[in-house]
Amino acid sequence: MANLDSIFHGLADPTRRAVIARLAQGPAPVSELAAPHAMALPSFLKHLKVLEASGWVESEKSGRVRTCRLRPEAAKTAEDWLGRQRRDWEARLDRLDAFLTDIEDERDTDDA
Amino acid sequence: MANLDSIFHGLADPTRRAVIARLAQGPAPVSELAAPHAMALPSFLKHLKVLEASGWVESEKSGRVRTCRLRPEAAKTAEDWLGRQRRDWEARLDRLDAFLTDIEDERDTDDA
DNA sequence: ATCAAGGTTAGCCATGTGGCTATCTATCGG
DNA sequence: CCGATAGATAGCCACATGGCTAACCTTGAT
Repeated sequence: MANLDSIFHGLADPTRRAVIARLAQGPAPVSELAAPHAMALPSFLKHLKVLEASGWVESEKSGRVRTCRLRPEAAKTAEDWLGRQRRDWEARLDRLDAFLTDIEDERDTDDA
Repeated sequence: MANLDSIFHGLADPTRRAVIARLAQGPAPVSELAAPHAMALPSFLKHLKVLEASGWVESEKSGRVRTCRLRPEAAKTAEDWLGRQRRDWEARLDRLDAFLTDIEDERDTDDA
């Protein structure tokens, strides 16, 4: 696994997001993952290493083929963090709303 | 707004995530945002610019104070992408499950 | 035993990132 | 008007990132 820094860093590149999207459909060998990307293999392998280091991907080699698969825990970690912020944000809007309603109520009370 | 690259890049740093978490509680001026972070103001301002460029934060200056607020659309964009991958992933597991069940059924049929 | 396929490693290069200091501008309070 | 406050700009530096080529190592097929 890894920390939020590397998990989000993993997502901050279109090549790496494409790999994740591909692996969400199921495991694949390195060469198949690399095929759609117009870059030399070593360059692509760096991206793959970033994804492994950040916990997005795990792989094992059998024979000369390395098969990669997605680790959804990474996605969960990312979604959890985002969800937490969203909850805070919405709670704040609720409080703001309650506050504004209170003001309104007080004005009504004054009026009465 | 901005693209996924910059949105996720914005999240790939603890200082910037802390700013986002703080702003989820409500708007704040630059100096208040900077206070918890042990770094010089110009360094902090760079992070803030990254967040503005990526669409996470918007700000306006009145007098000598710049007030920053969160733009939740950025969070939505990020969550949407992650959610899409998760849906694909789960759909794939469902298909896999159905496939395995089919195998099982065929074996049962053979047995009968 | 060889050759091709599938990665892997090493090393180079340009650019980006994240930190700093020093300096500057613009506002607010008195 | 003067000093203090809030932030902005410029420029420097070290290291990370993302690309490349060239050479290498295993494994599989013939």
